[in-house]
Amino acid sequence: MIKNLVIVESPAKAKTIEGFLGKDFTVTSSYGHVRDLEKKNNGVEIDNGFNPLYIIPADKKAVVNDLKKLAKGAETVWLASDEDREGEAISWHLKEVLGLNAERTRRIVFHEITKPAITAAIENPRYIDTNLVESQQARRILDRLVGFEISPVLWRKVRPSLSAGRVQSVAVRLIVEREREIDSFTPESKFRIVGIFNFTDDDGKNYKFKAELNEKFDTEEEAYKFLEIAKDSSYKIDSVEKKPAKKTPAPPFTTSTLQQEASRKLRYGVSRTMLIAQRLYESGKITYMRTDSVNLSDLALGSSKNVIKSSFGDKYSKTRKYKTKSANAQEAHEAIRPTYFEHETIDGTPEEKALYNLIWKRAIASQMADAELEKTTAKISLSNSEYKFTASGEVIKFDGFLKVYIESTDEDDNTKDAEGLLPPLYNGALLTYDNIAATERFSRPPARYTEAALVKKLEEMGIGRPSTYAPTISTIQKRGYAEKEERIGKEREYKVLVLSGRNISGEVKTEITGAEKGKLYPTNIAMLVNDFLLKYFPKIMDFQFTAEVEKELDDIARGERNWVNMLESFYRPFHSTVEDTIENSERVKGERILGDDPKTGRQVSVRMARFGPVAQLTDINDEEAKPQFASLRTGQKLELLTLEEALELFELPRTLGNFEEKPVTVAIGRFGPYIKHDNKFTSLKKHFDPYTITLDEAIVEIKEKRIKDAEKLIKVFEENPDFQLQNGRWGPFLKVGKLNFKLPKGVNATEMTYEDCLKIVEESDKKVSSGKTKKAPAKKTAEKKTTKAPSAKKSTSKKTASGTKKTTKKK
DNA sequence: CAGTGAGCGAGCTTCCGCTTGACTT
Repeated sequence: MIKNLVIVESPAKAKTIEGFLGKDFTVTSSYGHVRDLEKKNNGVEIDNGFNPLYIIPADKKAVVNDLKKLAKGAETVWLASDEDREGEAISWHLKEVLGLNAERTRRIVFHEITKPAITAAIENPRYIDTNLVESQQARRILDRLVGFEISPVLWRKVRPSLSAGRVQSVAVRLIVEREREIDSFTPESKFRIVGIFNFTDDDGKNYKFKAELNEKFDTEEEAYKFLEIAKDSSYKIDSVEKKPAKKTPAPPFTTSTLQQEASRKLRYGVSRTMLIAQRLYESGKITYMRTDSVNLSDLALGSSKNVIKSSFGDKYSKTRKYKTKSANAQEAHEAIRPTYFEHETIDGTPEEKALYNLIWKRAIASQMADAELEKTTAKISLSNSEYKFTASGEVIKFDGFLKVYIESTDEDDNTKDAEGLLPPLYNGALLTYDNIAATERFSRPPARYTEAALVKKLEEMGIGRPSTYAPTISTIQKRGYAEKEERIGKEREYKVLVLSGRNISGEVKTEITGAEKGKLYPTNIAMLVNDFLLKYFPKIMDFQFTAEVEKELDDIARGERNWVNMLESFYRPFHSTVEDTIENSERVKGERILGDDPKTGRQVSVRMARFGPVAQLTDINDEEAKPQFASLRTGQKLELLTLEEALELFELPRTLGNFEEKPVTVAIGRFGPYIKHDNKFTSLKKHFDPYTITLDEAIVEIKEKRIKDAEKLIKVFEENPDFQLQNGRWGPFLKVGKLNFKLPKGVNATEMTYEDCLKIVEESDKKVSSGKTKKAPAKKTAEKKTTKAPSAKKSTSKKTASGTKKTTKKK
């Protein structure tokens, strides 16, 4: 018989807490929420006071059954989910599902997983806060209604399977609007003047240092004119000013700042960061990783102080308490920190080590002293100009927290030079120039979002929660609204004028501009959906919408507002907008007519078709004539494509001629330009242009590919030519039709028999079918159908092996 | 994996926030 059953949300937390509590306590976990709205009828009886219809999701049934058993035999059940809206609701759902009565139930909360905090919580139990639960319920229902009423409108008016929601639609809006800012941006150039000066001190020692003019010039002529003046000028130090400055460490990590720094310093995407953090948490190395709090427990403050003092000395320690800035923070946990500050490094995979190291440094630095600097600014005057040069230098007098950690920023600032030490300049010192350069610099458009930068923006706006940042970013990519892409930049010329000695010389240099890596690009469908939603659902798309909802939810949580009332006043006008939109809005095509094809006179247009954006040639005079289509290439935008670009799309595929009595054609596919011959594909190497490659060149490529393919093939079995042993990227493997099979370790592929292969297929099939759950494959087939409707049909009827797999699993 | 771009109109898709595995390539 269990005396006390404590239920928390996470199993890792349960393990830790069990250690703090005595023998009389059994600690277990609910794995988050145990109930959710059913999907049927949106899970809400709207005309029955928004009565929610809750079910236990299939993947939670086992958990709930276990909890029921444990609870039945327990004297007292302690509901210890987080102290926020969601946590309160979890406790309430548990109470309902487990049939707990008030007498033997206690609700407790703690903000940190430390022994004193847990003991204090046990000593101060309270009741479930009904207002808070209702606030969560209102949040849940509102999100369901928004998502499940707008998404079907998109299916009808734009394309099936699309989605909309309070959080994701705003995230997409941010990406779309940023892209349009970039598209409409015209860079302006200015000439920046930087001089290298010579200074000789009293001992005759020579120094060179850099200084920048306090003026930039719009044109090359003006820059040249200035250099002419500079040539005949003498230079003198006008003033030297020294100012103390200090730098303060950043607070310890929250989910969002961890994601940002891991993105900048380690180049991890947000879901990768969270996956690694989860492993660190589960192995007890860090505190909880989904948090919006920057607070550290007293225990953490104490132990970090000890570590800092013993490693760096007393003067490096400074205890700091941080306050959360983000408006929406619920602060149910501590900041993300090492569980044991004494462990500067840990065992684990390289990425676990790297992320832990980042967390350790950031948390330690947050409890360290300010860095003290001295900034020096020297002004240099010209004898025959009003302009002045400025040189600045920075010296660290005391490094403080900089000893362990420097925060990065998103702006990769290459316009600013690293400020170092200046020579011992003094007022009135005379200088000569080594050279003075006028360099043309272009203004830059706003930067595209990285995943982490988008999370930061959403957090600032109070949209989304730590547990949903990474999933939201994945969702908008899965739905095809955004793509994380690497794009190569374009070359751009810029001018440099250099005054050296008595001579001014000019030069044209090139730089790469617009190169992007791992940034989020909106797709064409995202732009269409965004504009549609902005037009018909401006309220949902408003950046303030979530903030307003939050205010009302807070009122409900304080008992100052009725939750049904709140939903009524939101839903009624919202729902009539939905109906009105279904009734009155046009189907979204994104069609633009670009002009006429000069060769044939046919009309050139672009639009969104079923399989994506296309350009179209239409004979307007002949309705019978079939229009000709060409897909837009990656990166081309429906809303920006020009007539010339559209016409170029129709130049492919090109038929080059015949080889071995079969036509050779060139086109651009999903993986770039390719040659097609005899139903075989050969990717074009980079130095070939699909528009200019000749038949002879193509034939060479085809032959080369044949040799490579022959090397790839180890053996074809006579018994069944579908069975082939091939050399792949990861060594030999068995290919049967379209399916690939791994070979058992240590087998020599060349000696394998047909029977060996059959065995592999049979065994692997058995493994696959028995190991899988019922739901996963069903989901997979659905996905395949939507992305590739025509080919999927073909394969299900032909592929016997996979066909039987599917049917047996569905049962 | 790289042919489509539309028609007999089946049945499906979708939200946000809590939490972990169990999957494949």
